[in-house]
Amino acid sequence: MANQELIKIFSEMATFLKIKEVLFKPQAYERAVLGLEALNKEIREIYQQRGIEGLKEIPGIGENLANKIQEYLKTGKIRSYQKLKKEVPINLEELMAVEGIGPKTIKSLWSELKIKNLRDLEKAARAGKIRLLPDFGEKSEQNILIGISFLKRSQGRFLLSEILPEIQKIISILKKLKEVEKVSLAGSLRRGKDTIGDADILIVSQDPKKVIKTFVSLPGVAKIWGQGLKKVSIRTKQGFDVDLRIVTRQSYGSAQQYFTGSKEHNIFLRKMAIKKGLKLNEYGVFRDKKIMAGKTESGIYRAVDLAFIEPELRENRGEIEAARLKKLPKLITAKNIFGDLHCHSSWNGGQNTILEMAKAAQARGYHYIGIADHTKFLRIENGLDERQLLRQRQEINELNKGFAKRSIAFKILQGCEANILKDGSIDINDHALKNLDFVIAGIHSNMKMTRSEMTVRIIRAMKNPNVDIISHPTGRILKRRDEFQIDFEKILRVAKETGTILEINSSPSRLDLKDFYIKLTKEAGVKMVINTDSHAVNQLEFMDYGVTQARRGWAEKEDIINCWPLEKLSTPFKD
DNA sequence: GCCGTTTTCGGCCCGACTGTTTTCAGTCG
Repeated sequence: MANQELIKIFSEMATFLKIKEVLFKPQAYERAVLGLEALNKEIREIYQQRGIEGLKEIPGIGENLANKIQEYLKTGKIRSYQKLKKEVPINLEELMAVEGIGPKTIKSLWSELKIKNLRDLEKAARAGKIRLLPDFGEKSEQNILIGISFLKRSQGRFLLSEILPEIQKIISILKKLKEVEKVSLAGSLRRGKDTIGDADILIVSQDPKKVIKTFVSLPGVAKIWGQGLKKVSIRTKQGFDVDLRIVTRQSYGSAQQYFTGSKEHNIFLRKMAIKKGLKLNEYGVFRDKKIMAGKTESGIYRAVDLAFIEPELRENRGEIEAARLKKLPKLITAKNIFGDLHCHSSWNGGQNTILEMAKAAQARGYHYIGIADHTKFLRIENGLDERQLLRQRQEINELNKGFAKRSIAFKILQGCEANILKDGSIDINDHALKNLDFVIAGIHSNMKMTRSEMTVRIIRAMKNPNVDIISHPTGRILKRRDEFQIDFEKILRVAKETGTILEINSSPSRLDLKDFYIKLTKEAGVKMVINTDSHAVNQLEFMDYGVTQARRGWAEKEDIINCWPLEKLSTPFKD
């Protein structure tokens, strides 16, 4: 998608310009990136319909950048970007990914030690060369090594959100071929994992040659790893691999089951089959040589006396036992969601007004939206103070009156995303918090604390009678930052006591709580809420990622408060 | 390079934290 590619190019150009110490232009490129991220349309479409003028209406895009976008759409390249890359031959993507490293650090590492990529960086750090540079010391060298080790752990993995939309596009093209009878996702993508190694697609077709030919000649294909009649592997221009497998109609179900995994789930399942005198493989369930099942996935599970297990549960975390006992959860679905309780507006960091956000929520069929803007500690996001919250209340009251007048069954709730300060106190006074419909509190500073300090800090926040929800409770950023150390069991005990709700943040790079913690939370009887943390109307779509994560954590609609109707919603809120 | 109820030229989100230093630069949100 051109949007994503342009976002990447402009962000890199911003960094290149910072390295070159160009003033102000970097910020302009960064603002353009914000504008592109908030776009809910294909930029190619905007350009085709309205040309340069259409591009210039995007916030942050003026004459110059509009021309660059045009150049990219026409030629696939931007000359000034190529020129920057030539002048500064550094792998920015790799180096910027290391936490704590920014443009200035990259510049001095490059000029002093000729460091161009992650490998050079690691070598220099291990050799103790970095600590000798001016403005560096042992600690910064150590932090670089820690950052690299984190990156290595997430190496080669992509966010679900980076891959899923691209694969859905491929699938919709394949589906249109008359030679294609059936298409399915498989692998970790189908299980909805937060990060994905490579994508798997299954196809039933009587004419594989034609299907394969179409697949390998898609415009997004960068490289073909291998190509047979049953399997093709390619790498996309975005850098991830896709395996396409062609299977027969008779073994479609067993292939789906086999290739969806997880490996651990399948091993357990095969052992079960053996105990029943059956053999399970990618072609079907067999008793001796007789095929017992294979066409459908549910048939496979039935053949081994199990209820159908949803792909998101197949991680060998007790789902097979639950299926045997008919005690599988009735997983939440996107349709169960009635509203989104963590949305930002143009009152602070958001791109859209409260009304625009509310209308977008209505378009999704929601009954309510919670505006939860940042509060004053976060100056960068224009965090609101007590007085501004009051003024915002007035605006929300007016908007709600407007809906009531026009008999629109929809309500805007006023919340805030307050900050849990270092000592666990909240950056807004209790009186102002009381005036809100609900209060989210989250950690946005001092993330490097010991496990016990951090636990105490969050517990103190939960004990504040005005705090209803803890946002992104573990602070992880996928592929960038580990979760902070907390005693999660202890936090669950206090959450249960205080009736505090834990957030499942749907932002694709957070997905925090993660699946494992969601399951623990459910088992502890603590309620959750699935929020998008949207900073623009198009981000309301992130809800699907949060729901998938919740499903992976065995959540049912009773566990998630924004599956509840508005009338019931005030009950979980403390004041 | 963008943008305008402070401006078509002259401004450009800012405070906390970290690690290096003895007063500050770089990074992060």
